[in-house]
Amino acid sequence: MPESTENKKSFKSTLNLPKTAFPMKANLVQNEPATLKRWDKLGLYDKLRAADHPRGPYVFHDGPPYANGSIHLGHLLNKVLKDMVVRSKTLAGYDCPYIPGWDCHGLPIEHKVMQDLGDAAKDMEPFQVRRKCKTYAEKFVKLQSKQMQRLLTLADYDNPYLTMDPVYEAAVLEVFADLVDKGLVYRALKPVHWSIANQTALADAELEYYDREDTSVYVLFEIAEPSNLPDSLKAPHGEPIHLMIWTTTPWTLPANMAVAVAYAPIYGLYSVSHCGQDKHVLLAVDLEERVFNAAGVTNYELQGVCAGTHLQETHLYYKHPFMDRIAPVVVADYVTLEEGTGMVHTAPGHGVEDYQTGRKRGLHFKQEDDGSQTVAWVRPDQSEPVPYPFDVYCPVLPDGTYDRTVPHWLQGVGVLEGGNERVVDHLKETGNLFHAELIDHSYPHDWRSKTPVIFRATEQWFVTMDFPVGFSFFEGQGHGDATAPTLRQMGLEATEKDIRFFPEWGRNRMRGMLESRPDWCLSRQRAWGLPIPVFLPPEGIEVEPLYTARSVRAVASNLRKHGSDFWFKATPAELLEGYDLAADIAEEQVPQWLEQAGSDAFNELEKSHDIFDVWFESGSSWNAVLRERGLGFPADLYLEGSDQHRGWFQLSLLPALGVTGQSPFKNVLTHGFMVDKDGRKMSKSGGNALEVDTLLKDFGADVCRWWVSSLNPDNDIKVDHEFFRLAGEEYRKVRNTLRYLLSNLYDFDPRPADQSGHAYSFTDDDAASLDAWALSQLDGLIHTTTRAYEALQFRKVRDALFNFCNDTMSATYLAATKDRLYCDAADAPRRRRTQTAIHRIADALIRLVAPVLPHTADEAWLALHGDTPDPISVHLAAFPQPSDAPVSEAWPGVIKSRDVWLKHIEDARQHANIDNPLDVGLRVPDPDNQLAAFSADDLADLCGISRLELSATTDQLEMLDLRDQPRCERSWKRDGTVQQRSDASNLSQRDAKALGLA
RNA sequence: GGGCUCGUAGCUCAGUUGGUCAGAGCGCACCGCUGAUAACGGUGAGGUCGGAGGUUCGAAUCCUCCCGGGCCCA
Repeated sequence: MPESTENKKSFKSTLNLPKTAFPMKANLVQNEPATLKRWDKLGLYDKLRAADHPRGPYVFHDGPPYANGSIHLGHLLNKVLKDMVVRSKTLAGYDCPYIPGWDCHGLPIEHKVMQDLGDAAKDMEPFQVRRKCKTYAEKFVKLQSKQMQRLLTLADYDNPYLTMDPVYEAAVLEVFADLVDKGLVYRALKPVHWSIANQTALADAELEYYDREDTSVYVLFEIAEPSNLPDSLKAPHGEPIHLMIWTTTPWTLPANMAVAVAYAPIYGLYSVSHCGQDKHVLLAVDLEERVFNAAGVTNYELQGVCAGTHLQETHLYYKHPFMDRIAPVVVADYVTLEEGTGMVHTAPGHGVEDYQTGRKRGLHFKQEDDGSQTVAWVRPDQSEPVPYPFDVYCPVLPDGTYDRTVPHWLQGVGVLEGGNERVVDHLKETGNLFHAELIDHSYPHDWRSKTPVIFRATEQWFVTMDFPVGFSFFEGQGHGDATAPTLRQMGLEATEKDIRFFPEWGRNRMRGMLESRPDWCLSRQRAWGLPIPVFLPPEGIEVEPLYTARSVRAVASNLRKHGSDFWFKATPAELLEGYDLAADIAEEQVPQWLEQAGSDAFNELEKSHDIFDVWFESGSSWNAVLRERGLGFPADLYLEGSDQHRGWFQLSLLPALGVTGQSPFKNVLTHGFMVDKDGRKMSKSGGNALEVDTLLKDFGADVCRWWVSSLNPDNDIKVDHEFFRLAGEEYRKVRNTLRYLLSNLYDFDPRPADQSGHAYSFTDDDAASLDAWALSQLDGLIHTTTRAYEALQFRKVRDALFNFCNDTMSATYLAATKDRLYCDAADAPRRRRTQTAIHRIADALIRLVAPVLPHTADEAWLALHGDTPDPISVHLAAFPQPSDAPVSEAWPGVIKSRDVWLKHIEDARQHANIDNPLDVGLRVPDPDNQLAAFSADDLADLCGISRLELSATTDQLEMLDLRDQPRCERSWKRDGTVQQRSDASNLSQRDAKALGLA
């Protein structure tokens, strides 16, 4: 063995080489579950609640994910962001509870349960189906809870909120009661998909689309007052003029209330020869060829044209072909020229768009003196409010037959069983049928009976956007302040003034949605949900149902005790136990008939079969969780994906404003959606979805969390397995920096000297030391990160942490100080000073990184402070304070110069063919003695070279080739003090001293 | 089709009110160290700032249009 190698070995044992039990390899997949167990055993969440919180409460409110399926990447992002908020607020000194919640009711679960039950469901009572749904929801709450905990989120998983809990349900009903009290709830007809076979409303998820053959018809509606037609149409005087509409559902014609036209396109008046008669018909010019070709009309002539909007402006009315009614032509923005005639038959009782046109234009009946009807409407140039409630006409009964409001030849006919034919035949007889043909089209069918469904207007419950809050109509009488702001106005005002949005454009989005949203339909005709606590009058009494604030609160209080299944099992009298009917009568809140019948008539009431829209339940969580549990209201922060501007945010804002006048949140933070690495939407069917479980198994939670912290969550987030691998490498860099810090503290006692420890006291004399510089950098890091945490800018936190570990520590400070840590005598003041700084840095870094890497931080905390540190977990600690150790103002200049020096050394070494930087010295010009305060050894160490000389006489950087100078066998430096020592080895002065040889 | 929004080096992102703003980190290439070693250090290459017009003495930054994504509606 060569001599030099022997020497190496012998001196290696004399060095203070780093040592630590904190492993380089994280082994997160095994170790994170152990950390979870440790936290659990410690009762960490409860300890946090019991701890001191110098800055008081910070109210964060978790939005409830749907209790269905495994968590996906969106949950990972959302929950990790939330956890970083909660942990950083906690370390910043706030009391920040995290109550996780789940949305448990609703169609997806009911749908799945019904599918699993199959035909068995037909014989089951609603509460039996509900029991199955509950079991199903519980299963997924449990599963998701476990998965979310595995992400190292620290929340009150023992006491989550579930929207199906009786207490939660009662609190939702109390919100409803308050809205009733404010006059914001009304009942009206609205078209829904209706299954004739099962006589029930269907949700979109319960529809299946099949092709079906139907008769499509071109129908002529005669203009009532041709003189009102725009002159440009050049309508012949004294002759009947017809609008031509097209529909694939002739059975809906009795409910026709208007014809909708497009705004700008050109309509033409044609004279045609049809069935041996000359006629004048109006339709869109672009569609003339297609329409006349279909009808086999070859002989037609354009007489004049006008724009769609002119037809509305001239207040055109037409005669219904078989109902005793005239109805208007209106403009609607969804009318296209892709098919039909450009004139759209509008039956608000039978179509969603038709319904909206009806609402927007305020279509309603006016009974004329002669018994005929006029469909009146609110013209754009009129300021009349839309009638309330909106009057939808729907002549179709639940069993799919026409009622008695239609002509006798249609009464009792099933709309899909003869309805179409009778209508078509009648049109033909009266000459109003221009053309009929069979078409194949995709048509919705009931998923269970496989029969075609219809749109049918049914009674639904709404929250009004446009009535003054606190103003109500009851039995024709207005009560309260008619000048109070509406819910829409309150929402817009809160959006403008009371809420901060992160990112700021959330405000625009919320504003736009509030401006345009229709009234909120609260009711669903399903089983798995919270019943709408309304009682319908006994059959035959055509009057108001019973729903007052008092009656709703009485039901709420009873459901609070028994759960919402009670609604399905109990009698109305039992449900209304405790209801003060007399008080309501005194305030004239109760329908006349009930006032006369009294409480003895309760059991004649019929319980409503409707349940609440699940959004109403989750939208009441500010009451059911924050106020119910005394957590504080309003919340400081709601944090969800940007889809929730329309969802949870808006639908929490509205009820809270209605009930309390306040927004339920002061700040709203939204994040974007996951897309694949090409920016495309993630989908299971697209095969580009990543499983959370896979990521956890491959990388561990802390790596996933590091990835989250590296994102700009405002925008779409590209995801790829590869990105997590890169995050893993960055994680290792941070971990290794921590490890190296820890490993140089193995012989360091952080207590001060007077407690027999090694801590160094910094004074002004140390201002030019490397350690003072490092501590000043740490102060900067503390400032940057705590402010970024405060502003919820986790990406900024990550950047600062990573640069500090990578650049400030690893490449600069630790590279420069390793020589003294290894080679100085263990107790040398210079080494102890550096260890003091390193200890402070390690401690601070662990605290600062804890919200992002909770497991790794806690692991390092134990490694730094021993097995029983105080506090026992870093998560019970506080963010560090700046040390404000004295530091030379010249340091930034030195660090800048260092780059220049390094570059010079690199170039010169290449030129001189020198491999090892320790074979190099540097002469630095310092004409004004700017650098005199700095130790030349510190400066040399900063460059990783053996020696640095300051020269007042040169003006150029000069690399010194030291290869011919003796090399210290212990430190490998050629620092100019190396000589043969008493043991025959070549050592520098410092190393000789460390070994007691000088 | 409408509302909101995004498009800067291979990747993730910074770029305040238009004028050293063309940057950082990762990755990559090359080199060094071998006493942080499945670690560590140094140097370097890479972009006509989605495209086209326009405003301006001057635009990644303002306006218009177009292309391509995303969320929410229709």
